[in-house]
Order: sequence, then structure tokens, then C-alpha cells
Amino acid sequence: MPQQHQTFADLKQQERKTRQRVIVEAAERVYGKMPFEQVNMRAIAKEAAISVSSIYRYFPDRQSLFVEAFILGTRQIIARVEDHIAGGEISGLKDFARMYMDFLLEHDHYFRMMTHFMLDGRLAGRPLEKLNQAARTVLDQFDRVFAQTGANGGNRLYSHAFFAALNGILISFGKYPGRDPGDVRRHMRKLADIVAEMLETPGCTDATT
Amino acid sequence: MPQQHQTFADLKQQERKTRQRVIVEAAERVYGKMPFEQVNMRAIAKEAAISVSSIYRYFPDRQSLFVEAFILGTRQIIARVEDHIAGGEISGLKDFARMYMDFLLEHDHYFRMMTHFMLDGRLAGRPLEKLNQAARTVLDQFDRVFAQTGANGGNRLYSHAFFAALNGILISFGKYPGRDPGDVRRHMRKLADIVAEMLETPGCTDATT
DNA sequence: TGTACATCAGTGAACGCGCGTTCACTGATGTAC
DNA sequence: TGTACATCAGTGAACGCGCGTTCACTGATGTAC
Repeated sequence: MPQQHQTFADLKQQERKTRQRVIVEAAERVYGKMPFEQVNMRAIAKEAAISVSSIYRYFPDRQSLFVEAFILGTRQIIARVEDHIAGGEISGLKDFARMYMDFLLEHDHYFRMMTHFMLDGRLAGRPLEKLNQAARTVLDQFDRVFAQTGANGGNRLYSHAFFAALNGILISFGKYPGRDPGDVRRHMRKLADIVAEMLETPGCTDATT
Repeated sequence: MPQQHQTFADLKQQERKTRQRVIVEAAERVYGKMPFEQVNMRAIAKEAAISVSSIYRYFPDRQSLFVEAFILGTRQIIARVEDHIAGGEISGLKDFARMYMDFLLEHDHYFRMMTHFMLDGRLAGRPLEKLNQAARTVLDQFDRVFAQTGANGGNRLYSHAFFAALNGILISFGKYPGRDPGDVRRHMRKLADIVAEMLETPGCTDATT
């Protein structure tokens, strides 16, 4: 597409996008600040320093805004992984697992959003599509890292299993009852190490079709 | 404790327990019938054929009833596993994994309850204790099965990893976008097989401390 | 340069609904004398 | 056998709150003539 003259209408559209972004970023901050289920439109409006009804000028409903905020999160995690890889800090699946888990533990709200979407079936239409695409991007990255460091680069099943196992560890033991956070974290790391180790050991990933 | 004469007061207490059970079972049925987030006191009351306010004669609040219903579920899954083991149908981790996953897929509501409790941090006090105990029972059973069939019977870490991985598979791919349920199920089984296989292969579970 | 009109961002207040929980009351059953 | 009282299961209606969403309006900016 050749560069056209920028019209006033174009400018307006652009400003609109900018305002949208401001709102999404505010939402994202709110999710980072308060428990996931407590986030509501009023809090987001306050954070964005506008009125609630203004949000509805830019997003048709809560879900849409919500999905955008989540997509912002997936971009962050992908960017961080790329950074670490570029910096040569990831030499195997263990490193990768640790990084992935640390990110989600630090940014609990992304983790909550992720599981929310995985478990909730109510999303549909355009927001759902957008979400699925974001999910695919993350899985693709798992695949890529896996191909570089793991034993079974060619087979998507193994990267899927890895992805699932790490999520499962976070979900199943993240709130381990009656243990202090440090212990919990160490425990989860050990579990992640076990899975990573198995997936990296050549003899262990050949048996299944 | 020696058998005492049964007093009228005892009988009353007993009837009370029975009525409690009726309510919990009604709740359980409701959870099986409608989407998890939509279950409310009114629906449970209707199912139990009593008024809402009557429920509050037997349970202090929603959470307590909720926890009881979930415990009913954990008992069921444990009973089923025992059955299958007694019937000689479980000869390895793969069988066990399949059974566990099938149960949770069939009884989606238990799965939802489980993840709900794993992710939600708001529970406290007596209900939380009860819940934790139920969770421990399930983990113990994993441990036991693992000791019988798996390679690393002595180490709880491996059964924990197994438990977490299976949960993770269910959560991460249960609503895999744009696939029909049959495909999804097959995919999840393959992933479970991979994990089970690795944990059963002796050389794969020795490397980590 | 001025006037009438259209567009649209922004807003505070209100709507409507769902839902957990409580209230004030009824009626049955058991107990004391 | 009868009467006064306590206990407690059960209930319909109402309370109170949170929250997503909509409404009716204001005010600024741009456009047409």
C-alpha cells in the first residue's frame, strides 16, 4: 500500500486507536493491582481517569476490553522469552521452564487471565478468535524453543505436553495449603525440572507414536 | 466408645445430618446440570425441594455447602479408582491416567470445582481445612497407585508431577479452539500417554534429585 | 466574518438484574406441671 | 387430660449490594454557505 496523504479523518481514527490503547493499558494495570475477580469497569475507568460510560465509546462490552488486556500480556511474555534467548540465557528446557514459571508467578494476573480463558466457555465471536490467535502464538513459541533445545523438535506433541505440564504445576500447587511461598516455589521448580529433564533425555521421548 | 442408649436428642441430631446430606446431594446434582458459575442458592433449593432460607438452617453460608458438594466428588473419584484397581483394570500409569482423565471429562463439574479451589484464594477457616484434607486424600491415592505401578514409588515428587501434568493437560487443551470434542479427547490422551510413558521408563526418572 | 448545523468525545445518574443472606412469622412437636 | 410454654423446621418476602450497561445531556470542534 503506497503512502497516501494523511487526511483529517485518518488522524481522527489514529487518535481513537491511541485512546483505546490508553484504556487497555489502564485495564492491564488494574488487573495487576487487585484480585482478578474483583476487577470491574468502575475500577478501570478510575485508573484511566475517565468515566465508565466513556469506556463504552471504545469497547462494545467488558469481554472485548478484557481480551485486549490479556493479549497485551501474551505479547509481554513472548517478548521476554525472546530477550532471554537472545541473551543466551536459555540453554535447555529447564531454563525455559523456570523462566516461564517465574514470569507467571510474578505476573499472577496473567496467569489468572490465562486459566480463566482456558476454563470459561462463554467467549464467542471476534473476541474468541483474537484470543485463540494469541494462544497459538504462545504455543508456537513453545514449539520453537523446543525445537532448539529439546530432543523431539519435530513433534508438536512434546511441546504441548510440556506446556500443559508447566501450567498444571502452577495450577495444582500454586496455592499449596499451609506452606510458605518460598517452599511452594521450590517445590514447583523441582516438579518442572523433572518434566524438563525427562523431555530432554533422548531415550525417554521415542517410545510413543 | 461403648454403645449408649439412643436418646431422642441423638435421633434429632441424626435426622439433622440426614437433611444436610439431602441438601448436599441436591447441590451436587445442580452442579452436574448447569454451568458452574451459574449455580446459585435458589437453584439448589429448588432441586432439594425446599426454600432458600431453609438451606441456611443447615449451612452457615454458600461456601460451606459448596465445599461439602466437592468432597462428595472426591469420594466418588477415589471410589472409582479403587474399583478399577480391584478389578485388575489398571496395569500401568497409562491406564490410570486414562481413567482419571475420563472421570473428570465425564464429570465436568468436579473438574470445575477442583480448578476453582486451586485458583481461588478466598477460602479460609474450617471449610478450607476440610477441602485440604480432601485434596490430600486424592494426592495420597495418586501416590499409592504410583508406588504400585510406577518406577519411582518412593518419591512423592514423581506422583505430584504426574498429578499436575494430567490436570494441566485437561485445563490447557480441554477447550482447544475449533476442534471437535473427539479430536480434543484423542489429543489429550496422547499427551497423557507421553507423560505416563516417561514416568514409567526406568532410565528417565533417575536423573533428578 | 458570521451563522446554522452536524459530529462526536465525554459524563453523572439511573436502570435492571442477579444473588447471597436475613427477617419476621407460622405451625408442628415435645415438655413441665 | 388439659394448659402454658419452649424449641425448632420451614417459609415468602424483602434487604442490600455489586456491577454491566444505557440514557439524556453538555460542550467542543469542524463544515457549509
